Amino acid sequence: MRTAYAADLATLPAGTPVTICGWVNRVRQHGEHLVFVDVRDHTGIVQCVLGKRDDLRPEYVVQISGEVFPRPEGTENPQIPTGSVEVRDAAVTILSEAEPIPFSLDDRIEVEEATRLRHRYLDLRRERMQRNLRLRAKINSAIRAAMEEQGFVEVETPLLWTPTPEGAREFYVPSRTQPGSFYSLPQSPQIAKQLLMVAGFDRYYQIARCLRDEDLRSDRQFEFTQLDMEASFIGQEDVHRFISNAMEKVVAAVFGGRKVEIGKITWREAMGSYGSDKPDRRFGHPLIDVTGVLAKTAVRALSAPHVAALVDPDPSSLSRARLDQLVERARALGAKGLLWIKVTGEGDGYSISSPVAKLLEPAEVEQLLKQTGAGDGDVILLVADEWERAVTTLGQIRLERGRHLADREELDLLWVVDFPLFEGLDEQGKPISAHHPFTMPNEEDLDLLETDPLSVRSQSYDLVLNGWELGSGSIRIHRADIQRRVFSALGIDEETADSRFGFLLDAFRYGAPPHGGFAFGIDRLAALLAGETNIREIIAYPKTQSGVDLMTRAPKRLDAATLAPLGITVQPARQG
RNA sequence: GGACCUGUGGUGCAGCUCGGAGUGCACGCCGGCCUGUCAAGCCGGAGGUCGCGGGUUCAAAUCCCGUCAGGUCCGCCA
Repeated sequence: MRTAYAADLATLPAGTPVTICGWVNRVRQHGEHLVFVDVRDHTGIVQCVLGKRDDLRPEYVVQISGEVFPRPEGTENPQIPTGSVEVRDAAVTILSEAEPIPFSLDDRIEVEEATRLRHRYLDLRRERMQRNLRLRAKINSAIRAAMEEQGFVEVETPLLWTPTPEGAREFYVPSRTQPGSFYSLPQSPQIAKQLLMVAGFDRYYQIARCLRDEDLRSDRQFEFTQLDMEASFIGQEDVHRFISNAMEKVVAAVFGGRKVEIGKITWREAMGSYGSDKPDRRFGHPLIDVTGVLAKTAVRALSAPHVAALVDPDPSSLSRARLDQLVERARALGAKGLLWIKVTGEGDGYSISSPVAKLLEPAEVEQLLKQTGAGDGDVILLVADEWERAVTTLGQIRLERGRHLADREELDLLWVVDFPLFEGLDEQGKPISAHHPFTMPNEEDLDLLETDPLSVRSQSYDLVLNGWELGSGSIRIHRADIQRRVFSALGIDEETADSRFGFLLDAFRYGAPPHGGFAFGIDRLAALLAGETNIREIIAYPKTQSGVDLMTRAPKRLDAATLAPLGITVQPARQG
């Protein structure tokens, strides 16, 4: 049926007979005797020349037979890879006709996303989507190769799993054989993979679908895909090595030999320098701790436990009105406010303007300039508050002020390590797990579990790429006594722990190896490597922000007769 | 649960501030012309519930209220 793909034709000798199959991309009709038909397959577009023919329309599926020849001198098209050749004396067989399509498939024409999603099968014909999904397939393949090479074995785990009430909201699936009972779809294969370690698989991986019933965002869908891995008898460094190797293979597959280096900073450094646990370092301008400089300041707004400073990344855009907006923005982000200091001139000749200029001692200003390195034309932004609030507020402002300056080609990969084990307290005053309750505390901090839980560091780590959290992992608790102490710190009593995770705790009684692992989001990775800012662009059939599939119109109502065997009745109010 | 942006022939947009006949542009579609084009060109034509509902007004795409849909973000995402 087919002897070549469009992209192959440029390399064939003149006169080679070929048969290609694909879609009519465009028809250029020059009267009775000359018609150009551009035929598209997934490899590209090739021009076919034929005589009288007026029944070909865009998106018809055709089979074309003819001979490949270089184009006549002066008619080459340097804009397409096959622009030096054409198929002559082409005989066309229409395999399938097509109605006019609802939107242009030309990548240069922006089409509203809802329209694209309604006819996703057409949208996926576009070169951009073909490129993106094929890139994603390459990433999957590189990941598999890297994991296999490192001795990992792929094991599938259930989609119909058991509810685990900790963590993200879950999807539930009604059971027909046990009416009134429900499975849950896994937020991640976390517990299943830990059990594989107990089972002695030593090194497990899976490209796993995970499901979380949380609100959707540009970087979040209900269902997403992770490289999920776990290994026994290893430490944090080993996990980092496994993942670095995989990442190197991925980047090599996508960009050729490009070098991958993954930096490493502690959570505390990330928060202190970037006000975020997923810093985007590409445009510099870290936050600077100037608490010491202002310890005795007369400026009351600056007397706080912590003062964070930022030299604005783009000061020429800071009009007076814009500065006022920044103050408002800081308040909206939860800080009490923001102070700015504008610097003019260098050396001894500098002067400053600021709402608090008169209250600042010259020595304080000098120290501020010295520590921040600010000079002529710079604007220093200051947020004073509790440490975490000060740095996260200014960190968010840093992003908003500087993100547009980041190099889009750069890949800034970063391990963030030494996360706290708990992140704050819930309404009952109990600590909340920062990662999940099976995360191993830092050995040095074990004794703080009972006395000062919030300062316990954990053996967990995130991988960050250009300010996006790609994934996270940890060394797990494999000892029952430590697990009991962590549950106790979390306020989970033995009975509750048993009813929720009994099967895991049981398993750990029969010889659990030390183990740990990692999982990273392939959707986000693929989007970043494809240069997309939205993961829907690398997913074949994504859902809208309200969780609807515009093509199938799912989710749909089911009638009472369908639901009855499941033991489910739907409230009438919810049916309207 | 909340904030903001968007909704106008099949597609993309302008028109909306400051109300006056569905007005305009580009693409696509249909017909005609055209022997080297390539986002072909030229001529002609068809195609509209201005998201939906209500209000104000002599008069609403335009102003007001509500609502629906799509997006971005906050909350949420162990």
